[in-house]
Amino acid sequence: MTGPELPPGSGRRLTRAFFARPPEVVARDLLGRVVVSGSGPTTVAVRLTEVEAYAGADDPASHAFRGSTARNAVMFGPAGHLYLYFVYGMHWCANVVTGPVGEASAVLLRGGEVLTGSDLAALRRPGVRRTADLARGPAGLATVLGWGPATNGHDLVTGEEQLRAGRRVADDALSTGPRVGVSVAAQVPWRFWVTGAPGVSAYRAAVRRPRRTGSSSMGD
DNA sequence: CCGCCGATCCTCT
DNA sequence: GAGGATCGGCGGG
Repeated sequence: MTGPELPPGSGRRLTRAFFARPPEVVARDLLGRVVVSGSGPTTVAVRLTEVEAYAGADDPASHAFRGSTARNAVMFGPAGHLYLYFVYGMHWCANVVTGPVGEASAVLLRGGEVLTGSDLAALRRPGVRRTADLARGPAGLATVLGWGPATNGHDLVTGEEQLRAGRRVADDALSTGPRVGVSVAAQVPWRFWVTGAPGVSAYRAAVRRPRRTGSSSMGD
């Protein structure tokens, strides 16, 4: 009768102060925490197992590196808000804004383990066979949660979408390494993941492949 | 398991 | 006009 509920032990909601710290500190501390979207029968809860930190103006790999634009405006606002961006013409990915207002640092939510609402999660991810893969990768995680353009700017501290305390991961249970898919500052080890956990994606270095030559002026 | 590759369109230069 | 904080299918070892 009742829909899915919050998993036992999901704990208190994380506070503004939690997010208002440096991105690499927040990132590491987010592992094992629980993202919740929806309510009642539409509840989906995911335990975070992979995240990535991005600094603001000092980080060439950050979307905020070249200053404020229409797309990244949320990054320059208060910590604890969601920054959703559209990439490769088809995927939405979710960040949590960190640090003080104006710094524009953030943490990309890269993967997790579905704790609640796996039926709905599977509906949102047709074609995914293994339950452990439902929230694997930043686009998959956002999709499972039902997040998209309408979610951009949402406040995790006061809104319906939430981040709950869950259980912090011990130092000896996590790994760190270079960030996935970035073509600059790739050596910065700001990717954090729970070693061997579901939802952790394989490392992929950024690759620039030659684009098909335009066929506009030549006969087809 | 691993690596290559296309899809697809928004964003900023 | 180029390139992107990706994904999943396919083919080879």
